[in-house]
Amino acid sequence: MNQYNSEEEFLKNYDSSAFEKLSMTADILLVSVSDQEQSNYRKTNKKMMSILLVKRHDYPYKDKWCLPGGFLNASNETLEDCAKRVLKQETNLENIYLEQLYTFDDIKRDPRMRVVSTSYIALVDKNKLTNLINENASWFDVVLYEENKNSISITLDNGTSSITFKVKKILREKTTDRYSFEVVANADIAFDHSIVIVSGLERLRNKISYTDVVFNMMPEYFTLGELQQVYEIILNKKLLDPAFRRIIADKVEKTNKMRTGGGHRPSVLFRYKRK
Amino acid sequence: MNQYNSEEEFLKNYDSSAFEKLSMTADILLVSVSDQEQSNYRKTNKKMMSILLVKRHDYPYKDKWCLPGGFLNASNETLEDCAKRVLKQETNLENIYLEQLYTFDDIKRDPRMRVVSTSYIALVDKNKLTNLINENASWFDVVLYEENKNSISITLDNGTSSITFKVKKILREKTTDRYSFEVVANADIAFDHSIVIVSGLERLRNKISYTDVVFNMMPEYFTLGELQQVYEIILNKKLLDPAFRRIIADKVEKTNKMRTGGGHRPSVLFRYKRK
DNA sequence: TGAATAGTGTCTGTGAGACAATATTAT
DNA sequence: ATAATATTGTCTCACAGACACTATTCA
Repeated sequence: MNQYNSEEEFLKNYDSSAFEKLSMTADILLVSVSDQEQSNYRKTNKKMMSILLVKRHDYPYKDKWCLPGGFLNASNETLEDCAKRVLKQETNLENIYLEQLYTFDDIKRDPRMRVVSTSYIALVDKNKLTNLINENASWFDVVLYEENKNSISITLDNGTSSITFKVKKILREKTTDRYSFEVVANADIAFDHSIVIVSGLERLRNKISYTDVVFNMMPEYFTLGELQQVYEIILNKKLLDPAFRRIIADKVEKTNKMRTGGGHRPSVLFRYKRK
Repeated sequence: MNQYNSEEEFLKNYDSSAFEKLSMTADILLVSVSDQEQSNYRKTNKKMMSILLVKRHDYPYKDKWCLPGGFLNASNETLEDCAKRVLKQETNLENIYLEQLYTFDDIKRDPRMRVVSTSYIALVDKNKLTNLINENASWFDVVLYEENKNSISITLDNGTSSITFKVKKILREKTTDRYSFEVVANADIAFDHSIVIVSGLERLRNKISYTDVVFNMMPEYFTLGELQQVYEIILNKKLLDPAFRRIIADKVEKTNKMRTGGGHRPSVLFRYKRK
């Protein structure tokens, strides 16, 4: 058993070097929704989902794109602290929505050494962004295409370069619908970050229906049309106006502000209503 | 930038000691459903949810109960491998349902040193259990009581001792319904494992409605009454028979076997049907 | 005026909740 | 016969899907 008589005594004599240690990182999938200007003055701006990627300038994966992330400062930082620090550093953003996604730990996911990565998803209203971003970082518009129920192809575009990768859903259990992703084609994303991106977007798509996370990507005042567009982009499908309005009716409150100037009927500005 | 000309060259010269390292563990919430014998021969056995706990015989948290878990072998093991190894070691079980739950990483969660723990939930049909279990391990029946929407009290009983602890849901964001748990009262559970238990049971309760995970806790043949009981225990509420049967109708298939001998109408044995 | 979006009314079908009724056994 | 559970029928109500209709603006 144990030769010590109290926890204190035990701790004083504890030798932590007995266990093999490893490094951890926090990686962040920062998601936002951006406007695409329209030529026709009457048309509303199309919205696109976009994520932040950083170009690597060092080995490993030199010149590939990866999610913003950084090593955990093990002595005085939680993984969430670490994610916040990285986010602040790359985007100058603070106080944004951050949620733990999944811990990725393939033994060879980092060729340097064993690194376990806990990924976070962060949501932000793009209007809150200043220009103060790491020069190696860049927003990529996301186009998600489901070839079939199990095969997803994602194209990322930052205006300069376009990246496409493809993953497959793999059933992992006989007895249930638990699955994981497998990369089928990927030339430009570093590490296992293509999987992180797909998992994160899928998680977001699920959560949007039973939580209020969307409002983290909205400005304070928005029209129901804008809100609906954000839902449509994340769910990757059209919604019917009346049905949508019924569903979100008790999550928003009408204000006396209006959005005018669109060459068509003005729309009422709403605001998120907590329950 | 970088003085190397290829990834290979870089890796050969890489010094991994530049980063602070830490230890990781995998902890497992093993959940099952057990029968409680009834005195009246006509009555069906009541079912209870139960989880496996291990009594600690060393510091820290000497004599407290904790989830089965173990340190990650960083050089050649994934966290899931580690969870499987621990499970095999404690229960002699293999090939059971295992799913990553959450990564807990409070800086002081382990008083010895910084230890980040990734928790897994495992589901098993209790009939598959042999007696080959670590002598310090014990099954505890779970009684979950929701005082109100944000306050949950859990009582665990293994026939010999009874443990109760209480946690509160804490809203973490203004803008959304993201929350975490905070321990209000706990005298007998080691580490942050009380939080792991609550999170795990909550996750199970959510997943049971939109996945087929239940069938991992069922034997091959079961009656719809038994299946319904398992749902009721996990959801912690009564369900209406006809509604339940409608919902699971396309997940199960009738067999020509019957369960008889209960002093009442026999019931048809069903089997899980994959789609 | 007409192109474009904003916003509402309403019909229909599906499916959950509720309760009642019938079926079948071991003692 | 009776207690107990198994199984099915059916009514109602809420709500999502679908489509049509009205409202309002600005070049």
